[in-house]
Amino acid sequence: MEITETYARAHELLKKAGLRPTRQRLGLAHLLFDQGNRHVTAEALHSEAGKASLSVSLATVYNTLHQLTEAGLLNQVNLEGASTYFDTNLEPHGHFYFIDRQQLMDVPAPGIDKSVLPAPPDGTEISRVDVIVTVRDVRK
Amino acid sequence: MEITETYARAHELLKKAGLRPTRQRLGLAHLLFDQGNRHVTAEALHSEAGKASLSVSLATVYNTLHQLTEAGLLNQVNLEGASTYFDTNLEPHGHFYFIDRQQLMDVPAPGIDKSVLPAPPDGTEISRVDVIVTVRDVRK
DNA sequence: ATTTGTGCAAATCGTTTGCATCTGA
DNA sequence: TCAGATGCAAACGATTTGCACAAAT
Repeated sequence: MEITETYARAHELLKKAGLRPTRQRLGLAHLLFDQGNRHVTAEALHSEAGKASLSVSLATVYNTLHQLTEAGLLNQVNLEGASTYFDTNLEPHGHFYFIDRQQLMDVPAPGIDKSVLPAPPDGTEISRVDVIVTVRDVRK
Repeated sequence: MEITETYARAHELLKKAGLRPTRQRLGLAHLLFDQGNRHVTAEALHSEAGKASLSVSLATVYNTLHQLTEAGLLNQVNLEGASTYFDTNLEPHGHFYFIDRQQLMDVPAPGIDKSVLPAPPDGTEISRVDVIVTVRDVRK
């Protein structure tokens, strides 16, 4: 079959990451990268894969998400209580976290970057900066 | 017994929080608030309590930390991989997270407050802002 | 006396791992 | 061929919960 076209982008990204383009990884990369910026949990992606008739185990979803993260194709976002999200947006940015809906939204210009931050102690360097603005529904 | 003096501050804080000054809570509050700003995990506090001959179960440590957090006496800090930290510093501030040592350090004046941040969508309000600067040892 | 807190152990949840089996280059 | 990938189920670690007992008002 000519899945070639549909998965071209996914295939290329996997290649760039040095990961074998297996059926599972192609499918997952397609779900992740062929529909604009996304915030997904492993659970959510796994269930999406199921709906798309892609047979993958949850363990493999976790593996793949981590491999893509390590390859710099995803960002990991850690939240209180909720499970870990993976973000396809690679630009430096922050997040609104809607705690009532457990949903994430990018904050384009969080006004916080290395320039506002004190230098870290000698012998260390900044690895990443996470800005999470937790937001809740206004209670009347 | 005259634990009164030693625990005066802890007692007062618990009262303010509307929590019964039980032996466990007094002891934990004492450990938390009577030695300057601290960053502790539930595990760490539990083991500290043990060393201080305060008999408390881990479950009670968790309960107490959450109650104090709810009362606004502690801030919760969520980190990737590691367990949750509780911070006695109530001023708005960020954190350096030394990932190699799993240690936290306050980032004093990062110029981070609601004023730099975009307003959240209508019907929602900012509940908290977390700035975590992950720092790693420089590898040569 | 009543309410609230505590300890324990079992349960839960997200995530990881071990290992036998498959699959892509 | 055969290193690398996958699936399953069991293991995990942090946290929570249910419930009988104990302590504070």
